[in-house]
Amino acid sequence: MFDPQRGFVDPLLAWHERHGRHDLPWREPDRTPFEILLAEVLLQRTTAEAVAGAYRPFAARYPTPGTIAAAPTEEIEALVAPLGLVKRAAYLRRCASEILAWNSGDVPREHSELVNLHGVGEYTARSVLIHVTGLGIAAVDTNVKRLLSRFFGVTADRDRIAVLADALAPSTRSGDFQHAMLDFAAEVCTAGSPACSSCPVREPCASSEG
DNA sequence: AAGACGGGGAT
DNA sequence: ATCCCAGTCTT
Repeated sequence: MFDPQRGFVDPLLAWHERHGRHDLPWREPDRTPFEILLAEVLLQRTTAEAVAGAYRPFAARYPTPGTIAAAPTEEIEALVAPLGLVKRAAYLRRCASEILAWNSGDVPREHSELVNLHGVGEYTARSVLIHVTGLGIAAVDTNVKRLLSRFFGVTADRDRIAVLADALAPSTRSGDFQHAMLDFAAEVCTAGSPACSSCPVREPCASSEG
């Protein structure tokens, strides 16, 4: 009987300790909940490498909801422009205003409140919960969907994958596990030409190329 | 249930 | 030339 803890979760955590992208600026331990939320929005459909080059000035200029809510939209747009999806500038400004108006400037810690923020959907809300509160759940993005679909040999929509991902997520270290899945999918279990020959979970993987 | 948003890197 | 990227909002 396959044990997902020993056969998947533990190997991914071990891989992450050694090969994870530990230098990404939004993963620095003293990042505030709002700085984490900023990063998650900038990362929507955008490579971590691209966001890494734009994040520090962005977070430095808008460290709080108040600072970005008071900024001209065109100024925010200029900082988002190199990343594409420039509408996120307006989303962020409106989101910051909502956090000010509805929660006194504190990033909500409840899923139901997070998903009501403009520009915050299921993935971003879960990411904030994982990295801010340490809640033992997972967030399904394109990387996690691909990784779990391949490894478990299932063709399922995001909601079905999310049930599986939540079941795998450890009750502690859920942030490390989330990062492990993201980094592993981005560097080994890639969309095109996955590096199966050097994959630490090749043997149990349903889609292994041998 | 589709379409729009989007620049930049990889193939 | 085409695909892909820590998705979400709007028809």
